[in-house]
Amino acid sequence: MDGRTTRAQQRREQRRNAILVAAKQVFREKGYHETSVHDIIDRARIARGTFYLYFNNKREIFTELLATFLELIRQSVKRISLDPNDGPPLMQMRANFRRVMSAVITHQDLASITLRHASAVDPEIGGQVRDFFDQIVALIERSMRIGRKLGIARQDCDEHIIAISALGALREILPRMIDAQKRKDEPANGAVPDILTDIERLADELLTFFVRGVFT
Amino acid sequence: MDGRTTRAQQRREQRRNAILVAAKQVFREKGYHETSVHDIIDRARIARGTFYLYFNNKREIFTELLATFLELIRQSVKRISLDPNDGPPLMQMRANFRRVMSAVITHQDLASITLRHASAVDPEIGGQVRDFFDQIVALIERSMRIGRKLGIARQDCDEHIIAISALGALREILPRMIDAQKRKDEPANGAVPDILTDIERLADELLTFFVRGVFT
Amino acid sequence: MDGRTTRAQQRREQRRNAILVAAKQVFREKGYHETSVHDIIDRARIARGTFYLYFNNKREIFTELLATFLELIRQSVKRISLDPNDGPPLMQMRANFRRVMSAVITHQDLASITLRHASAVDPEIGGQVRDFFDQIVALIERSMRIGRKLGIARQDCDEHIIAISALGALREILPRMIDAQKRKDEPANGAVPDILTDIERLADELLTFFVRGVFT
Amino acid sequence: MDGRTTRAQQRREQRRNAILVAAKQVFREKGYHETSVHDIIDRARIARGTFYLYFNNKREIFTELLATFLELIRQSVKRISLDPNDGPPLMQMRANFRRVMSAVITHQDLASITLRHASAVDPEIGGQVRDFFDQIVALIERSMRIGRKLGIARQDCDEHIIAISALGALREILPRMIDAQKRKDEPANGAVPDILTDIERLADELLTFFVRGVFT
DNA sequence: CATGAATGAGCTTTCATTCAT
DNA sequence: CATGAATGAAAGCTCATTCAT
Repeated sequence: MDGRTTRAQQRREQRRNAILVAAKQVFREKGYHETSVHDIIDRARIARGTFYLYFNNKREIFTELLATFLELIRQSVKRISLDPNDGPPLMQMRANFRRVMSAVITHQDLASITLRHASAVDPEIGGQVRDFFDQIVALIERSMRIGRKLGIARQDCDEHIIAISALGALREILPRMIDAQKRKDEPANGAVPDILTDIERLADELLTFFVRGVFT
Repeated sequence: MDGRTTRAQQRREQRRNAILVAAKQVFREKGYHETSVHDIIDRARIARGTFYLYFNNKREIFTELLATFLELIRQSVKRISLDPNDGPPLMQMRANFRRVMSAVITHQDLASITLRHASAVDPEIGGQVRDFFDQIVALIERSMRIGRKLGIARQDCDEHIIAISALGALREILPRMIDAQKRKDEPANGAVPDILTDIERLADELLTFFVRGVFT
Repeated sequence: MDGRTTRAQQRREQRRNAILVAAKQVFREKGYHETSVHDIIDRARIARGTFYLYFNNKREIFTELLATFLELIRQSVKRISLDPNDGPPLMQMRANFRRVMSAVITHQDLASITLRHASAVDPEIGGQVRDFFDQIVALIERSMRIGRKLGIARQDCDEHIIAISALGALREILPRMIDAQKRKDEPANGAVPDILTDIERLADELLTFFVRGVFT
Repeated sequence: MDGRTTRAQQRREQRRNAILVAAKQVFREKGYHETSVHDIIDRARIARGTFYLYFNNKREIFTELLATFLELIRQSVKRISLDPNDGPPLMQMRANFRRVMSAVITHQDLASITLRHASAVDPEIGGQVRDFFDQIVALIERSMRIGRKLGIARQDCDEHIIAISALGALREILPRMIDAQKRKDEPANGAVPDILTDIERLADELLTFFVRGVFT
């Protein structure tokens, strides 16, 4: 009895997952508004009613995907620690870049959905996304203040603006990484600037730019 | 006869403009998909049919607003010139920042629409926006190459990544400038980090960050 | 201008009415739940959207028809007056019967909808119908009390029960009148007890039964 | 072997009954259309599929409940007999009233379903209910004719109309009896006209009204 | 030119019923 | 026998677009 129940629950979980995967793909390709429930069930090869067995509506499945990705990013970004065991702050920052980039490459669909489509689903979701990135800004700001106290960072800079800029740089790079990765996987679409598929170099480049600017 | 035609055309132009203004406001407030043609004609105080006399469809009026803003930005961004009469390259860059920021503040609705909503209208418009920003990236990249040739910029940096980052920083700051400006105009919504409403300081801050990074 | 507007409003009114007529017929034939908006627009020969231009939903058009009929009945039923100019109470009662029956025959569709289908649309509408009939019961009860005071009616009767019974008798007869009338209009469905199509006789019969019972 | 079969059949019968009981309650509370199969299986604490093991569909379980009640009423109403052993006709009539009222009070759910909801399930069931009540009308009509032959009843009355009226009175009173009974069982809902819970008085009142009318 | 009533494709969602386990 | 996941027909409703006046 327990075995049967367990197996049933597993099947349920699998089904649910299959729908999530299908939705993830379609949302990525067409965006939220151009995607209809019809598209999702078509891809998932399930009946209309089955969809509503697992999700209350289209918005809900989208927010679930969104939440999944935001959580991934949340776990990728770690506060800069002053404990010497955690290595130098700049290396910690680099590791943050690296982890975020990894997460984005590993979860391209989710990342694409979040970075490209989520803000425009509706005002509420847009607000949630904004809040999330505001938290990231606050995190970077905090690191900047620490850096300043330690005498590492310039005393005359405005941490808020720099934090925003750093986030912006990342947000601009990430979708291009996804594109580059995709074009690499399916060639024939022209040359790919290969730095965009090389997380290590990218993280270095970004860190150097962040720290030293473009000046000689 | 000619005078009559001219006057008629002026009236036509005015009407058309009034609709554009109305649409601009509504799109900014609600985004593309949450805005219905009803919202637009309501604000413009015209009849349903009149709308379609001036625009073929909802998408078209949106793309026109989008195009207007992209053109504004295009004209704000000038190529870095090596002619000594045009001043030092860094000052030219600063002037570019300044002009873009000015355009955004002067045309908050258009800017908001472009920066926040345009990418998610549909895949095609999303592509157009991407293409536009890719051109900007190419422009910055070119400046970077010049800077490198002149020995101003680091030899070891990847111009593409830096160009993307610079654009990203700007794209992240601009919408926050709009918000700050709005909150300044309608206070009572809490304190506003006033640097976000001060174009001069912002341009300086951004330029310094861009050139020297955060390091001491 | 005014003429044009007026004509337009007239057309609007006509359209609205045409839809009401169509709905009235379909509701009568199939009842509320078996009737779909599709059925109504089919009969009215209008498009789906047009329906929603005039009514917010299916329920609303039903309640409007219901309200129309309840109002008709409300106006048919007059309080028993003691003013000698208004004639003897019993004749006033007979007139009430007559007017209600007339209204039902004149508005067979509305009557059918109300008497047969309204109670079961949903709990709320069911409650409204019940309230309406409770008011009628209260009205009859009041007449009974007057009759008792005047010494016309038995002292030992329970007005409430008698009022309910009188209403019930009427509610049972009215739908059969409609059926009879219909079968009379479209013969070939067998003989029709012709008393059910003769309002005068019916009112008399009912009044006599009400007043004297069946006893010799 | 036989014992096993019998026990199995008993279990089957019990299950079936439990479902009927559950359906009876829900149908009474929500009416036919507002009740979903989900509501029924929820109350019966069985699985979806189990329901269809015992009944072919939702309509069938409703019609079974309806038929049960109609049969109860059929058995409550006995033809007026002229055999002196069966007592005077009027007393037989009174007994009929009494038995019907008893059945209604004893089977409030079934009665409620039949009297309030059955007519509006669909045209066919509506027709069945009508046919049933037409049979009752015919029965009363017959009694009236007997009464007339015996010289008990007025010669000038129309039995059909009187039969309809008598039925109507009863149909109007019965649901109010159920309400009164319910409010009595769960007080706090305001005073209850207690005659509606007293079958004896009600039967008397109705009979007196029926026989002698309201006149002094 | 301007109007706004009319259109109908297409959306989301529900729910009675089936069927593999 | 019992289960409950799966089904898909069909419902109500919206809204961008058209067109007669």
